[in-house]
Amino acid sequence: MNPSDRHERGREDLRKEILNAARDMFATGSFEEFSMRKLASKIGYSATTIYLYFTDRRDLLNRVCQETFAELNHTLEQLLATASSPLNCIRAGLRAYVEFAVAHPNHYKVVFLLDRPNNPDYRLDPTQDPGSRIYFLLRRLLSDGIDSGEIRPLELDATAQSIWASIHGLATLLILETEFPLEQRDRLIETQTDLLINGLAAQNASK
Amino acid sequence: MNPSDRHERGREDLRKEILNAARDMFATGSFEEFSMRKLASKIGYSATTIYLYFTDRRDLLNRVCQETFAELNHTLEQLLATASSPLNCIRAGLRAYVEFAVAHPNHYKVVFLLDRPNNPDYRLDPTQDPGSRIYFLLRRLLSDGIDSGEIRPLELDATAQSIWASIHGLATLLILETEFPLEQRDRLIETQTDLLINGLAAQNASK
Amino acid sequence: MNPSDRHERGREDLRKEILNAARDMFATGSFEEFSMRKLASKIGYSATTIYLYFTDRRDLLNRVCQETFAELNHTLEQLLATASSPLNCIRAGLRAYVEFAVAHPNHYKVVFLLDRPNNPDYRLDPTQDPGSRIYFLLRRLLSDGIDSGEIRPLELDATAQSIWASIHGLATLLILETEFPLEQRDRLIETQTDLLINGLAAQNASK
Amino acid sequence: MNPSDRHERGREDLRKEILNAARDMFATGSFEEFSMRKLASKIGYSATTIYLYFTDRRDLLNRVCQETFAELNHTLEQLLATASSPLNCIRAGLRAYVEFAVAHPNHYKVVFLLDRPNNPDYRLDPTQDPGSRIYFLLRRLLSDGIDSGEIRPLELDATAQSIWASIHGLATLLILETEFPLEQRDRLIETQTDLLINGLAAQNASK
DNA sequence: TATGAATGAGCATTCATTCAT
DNA sequence: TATGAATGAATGCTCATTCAT
Repeated sequence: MNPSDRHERGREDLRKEILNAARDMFATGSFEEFSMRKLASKIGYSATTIYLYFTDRRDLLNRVCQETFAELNHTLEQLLATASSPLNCIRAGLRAYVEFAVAHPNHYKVVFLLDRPNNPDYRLDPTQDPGSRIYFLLRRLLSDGIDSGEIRPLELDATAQSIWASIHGLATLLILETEFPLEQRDRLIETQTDLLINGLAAQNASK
Repeated sequence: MNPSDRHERGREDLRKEILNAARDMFATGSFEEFSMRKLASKIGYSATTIYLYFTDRRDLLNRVCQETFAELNHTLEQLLATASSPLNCIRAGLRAYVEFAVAHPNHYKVVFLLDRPNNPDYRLDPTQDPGSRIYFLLRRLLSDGIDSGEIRPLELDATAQSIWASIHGLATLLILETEFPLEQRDRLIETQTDLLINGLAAQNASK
Repeated sequence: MNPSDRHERGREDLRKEILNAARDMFATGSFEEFSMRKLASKIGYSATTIYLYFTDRRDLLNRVCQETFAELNHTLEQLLATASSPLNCIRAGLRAYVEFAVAHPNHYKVVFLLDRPNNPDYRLDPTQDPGSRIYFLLRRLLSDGIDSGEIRPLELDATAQSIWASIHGLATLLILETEFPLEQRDRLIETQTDLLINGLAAQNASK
Repeated sequence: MNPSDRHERGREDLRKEILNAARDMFATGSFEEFSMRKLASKIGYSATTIYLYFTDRRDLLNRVCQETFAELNHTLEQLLATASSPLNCIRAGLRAYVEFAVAHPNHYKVVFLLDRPNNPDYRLDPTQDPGSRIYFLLRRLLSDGIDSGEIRPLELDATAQSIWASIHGLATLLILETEFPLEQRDRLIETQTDLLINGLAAQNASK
């Protein structure tokens, strides 16, 4: 009953705990199910306590997204470093992307499946937006691939978005769809990247 | 003023009226704006009456979605009947699917993006499940296409799922993401289907 | 526990009960202490129930005032009928006014002691405002009295307001001040009206 | 940053600082806007600290009022000292009283209009009670005036209370009633005091 | 068949206050 | 002396739902 007995942690720890719990709530329930009260009771504190760490619901939500974005961005940056050829880099990147999503489903859901447009609570620094980041990354790789002849000449913007949309669909499905008899995840990822790469690839002549 | 005067219809009629009104609310407003009370007042009946026809809110929502997705299924069936080639049929089907999702974003959300895994009680009739339907449809078309040589030999299950995942990703993005400077929807759909079709297509010989 | 067992009353009855309870709450506590929840629990109903009878807090508050105003106005109308001379009428009116206030302290407090200006919830039809009513009544009586020579020539507006203010002060004190050793109420009313009448009266005789 | 660095003052000093800040908040904002937290942050101390100097919110409010009303008492004492005649002194005192009320509406409300009867625990020190003070003051002046022949023979207690009631009514009205087209405040005060003084005055001359 | 009456749980947020340190 | 951490209770209001009729 005594709070200091229950939680002998530093201020930053509790802040983190709140953020994590909030993201989990988001990801496991739907957006509408999130509430300050449920969050509070989930971490075993009173609702009031949350307001000691975040100014209000909107602030908390923003922090959750920011944190999540940062982590996702970090992963995306690393993709770029490991490139051999543009097409190989895309292939590797798509796989890494899905694997991140599957490994961090709650992060992914918060960022991409949360009805952000309708909720003005979610308005973040656009330079942080992972949607934009991966889009520009893909766009650059496509451009390189077209230049090198690996990739057939395609409209950059729409194609980059299409690729992203496709891989996002796979990520979403692997995260949300637990009942439908999905193929082994790995095999599905393989098939999907093959399909996309093949769709991009220049028709190889005499072959 | 007398309800029996107002509505001298059979049981099935009122049920339909409720469903139609609910679909309207769903189609016009946002998902969050839907409420049993508003629905009731919209059709001029008491809130209680709705519970005579549907066990609860979720049940009603499911019926609404089922009804609406039946339209999609119907459209897809027709495509199948009128298709010239498997590949063309797939192309037309993908477009129809995305257009359906964009036209009925609330339905699409309820079926694919809202707490599916958590509430197994509230699953749609599996034979009606739009995910399953399009999967089996795709699978058949792929099989046909491979047989006819239009499509390169691919593993049927994983490929059908990949295609679906891709198009689902596009649908999701078009529904949720309103801020990112998306290409014109049409053009994006075009690009996406091209990409996928191209990925499926047999490498064309001597070309 | 069963609502229909607890309260077998008609719809209008409960409405009245709510109004009465609300006025009592207002009058006994301060304005800030009023709450929909407290009101609800006071009458033994859930908070939600109140919203079946009034659209919201503001509506309820307005009805309380309206009702109270009406009763006070009714009393004031009657004063006018019983006049002999303007000065006598004023005297009788002042007494009637205080007596109404003392007899209906809660009504009086709601109307005059409730911080209305700061609360936009209290904005009523001005023709109903008893402050205006008694003011115009007084003004007319003063005018008559000055014409007849009973009352010394005084500025009508300011004097009417002064009289009202004075008697309002007495009413307020008799209602609120229960500890201070107040003279017998009757005697105080007598003194007060004497004082005011004397202040109004023309300096008599040869002067 | 270190509190002891910030405020190296004695206990009495901080107490004063709190009172001053509270009086400021009270004087500038509305009564409803006052809160312990806001007060604390205004003076740069934690909310907890206030409770080292005042038992609770009501205690603090009482002290603020007491302090402020002491000003009124002081003003009234001075009038008494410099008065030319009892009647003049009463006139000046009435004006001073109303002007004080209008200048400190929140204080006046707390002392005279807020749940006095219900909370006997929270009464002001009776020897400080402004109601009592002005009553006894008035009583003495009346007595003097009657002795000197300026004021007609009147029952002291009831008359003192009547005068007070009248002026209290004006004060209350000026504080609460902001909508009704009140005469210019000054003029109304003038009229009111005239009326009362006239009511007190001995019937003059040959009569 | 349909309803009117009613409810409990829920929402974000603010408040005065307490307690161990 | 002063604080940081925490809380319980409260606010107006809406929701899905129930129940007796």
